Amino acid sequence: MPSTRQIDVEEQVAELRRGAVDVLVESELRERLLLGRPLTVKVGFDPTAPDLHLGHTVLLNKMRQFQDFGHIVIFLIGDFTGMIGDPSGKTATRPALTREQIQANARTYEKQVFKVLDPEQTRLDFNSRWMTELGAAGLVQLASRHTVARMLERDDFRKRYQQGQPIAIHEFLYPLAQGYDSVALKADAELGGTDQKFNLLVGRQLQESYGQPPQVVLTVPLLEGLDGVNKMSKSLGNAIGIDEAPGEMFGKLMSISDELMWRYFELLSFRSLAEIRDLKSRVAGGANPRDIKFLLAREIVARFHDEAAAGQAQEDFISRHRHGRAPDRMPEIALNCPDASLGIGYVLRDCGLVASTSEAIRMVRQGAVRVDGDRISDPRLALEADGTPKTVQVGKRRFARVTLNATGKG
RNA sequence: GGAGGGGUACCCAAGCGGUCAACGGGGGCAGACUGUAAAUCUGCUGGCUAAGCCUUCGUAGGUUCGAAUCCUACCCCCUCCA
Repeated sequence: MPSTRQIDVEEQVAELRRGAVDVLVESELRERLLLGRPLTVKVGFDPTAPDLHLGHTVLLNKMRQFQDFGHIVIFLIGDFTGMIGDPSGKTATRPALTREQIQANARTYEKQVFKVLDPEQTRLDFNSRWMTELGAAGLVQLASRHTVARMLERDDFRKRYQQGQPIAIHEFLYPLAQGYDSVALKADAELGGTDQKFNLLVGRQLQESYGQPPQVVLTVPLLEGLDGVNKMSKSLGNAIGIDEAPGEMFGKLMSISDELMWRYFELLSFRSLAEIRDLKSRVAGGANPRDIKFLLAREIVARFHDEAAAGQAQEDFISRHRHGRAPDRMPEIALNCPDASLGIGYVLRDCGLVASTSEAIRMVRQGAVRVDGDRISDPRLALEADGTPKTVQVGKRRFARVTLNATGKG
């Protein structure tokens, strides 16, 4: 008869496997779980970019899952490895951040990350703690435990080597240092994106070399951005930041394609796979995909804000789009103008709806500008400074409520 | 140490004395269409109280009536040989 603990373990394995790309090695994961103690789960983060978006939360969700099963997650800030920069072929060593900068970034992480993680079961750590102690001699020691041939197994190293592209020596230190982190922490498992697979495996190898049982490696997929093609990334402009306003977040989620919606359900939603299957069959049966997308957007916004904000965001969205109306809440702006009226170009620019008067004029010419719901076509139009609020709109999304006050000339 | 290639707008990439605010592509924005989308088609994509003017082609000078295009110096990136 299986003990209750064994049943427990099977459940855990099934849940932890969900959404993962690789679990190396699953049988080892099972064995560790059978030990019945909380596992030490290590996840590394870059010290320079504490600006998280939904793509990062795929990993955070997985971390949270471990926590829900009672395991300890080490949120490791790679302040030492950050100096190297994960090799991409174009990296040079990066200047070390100051202690203050690192602390500030760590605080930003904490603020964002605990929307998903359980602070009680999260340990924040920095790998400079042991890496600086290692010293030059220790580094040589460390480097002696790995071979060039194995380094060249890494995809980008191999390609660059074959193509005669330069590979700087220090780039080899990144996987080594990251792997040594696992040794220092005696990690039971390390999680990361699929792009981290090689580095995570180096950790296994190094741990064995240092006489430790090798960590279980679990990788999660990289989330596609709003374009559905590239990975989500702030610099590509296809990301949803986790501290974005509810309305922004909701709107962006609603703008993804129907196909991408299912990917987001899979990786971001906490709904069960069975529920998601059911939603799919409803769409196949003729349900409006938009309504299903509402469920997704609502769940995500509620996670990073709250249920009320999510509901409000949805209502705003519906009233704005379905009824073609302006949202209930929009920026209220008062402008002072010396004359009795102000040209539309200046109004748009001063409201921040466009970046320049030139752009404002372009927008008007393209028929993108409405004042109190009426489309205007003359870039020379001036609005009366009559002290009454007017709703100004550029395109479908940019709104402002503007009041023009004539200040006179004294 | 030697040889060569290159730095152009958000990105890639043409241009190589005027017709260049700078071809083309990507991205972005807008319009049409829609389900809010996606796909598609079309347009826009330096700034300016604008039929004109002002700043942009690594940086600083120079030649010229006129330069992104020619010259000089400097900075930076890349490749090959050693």
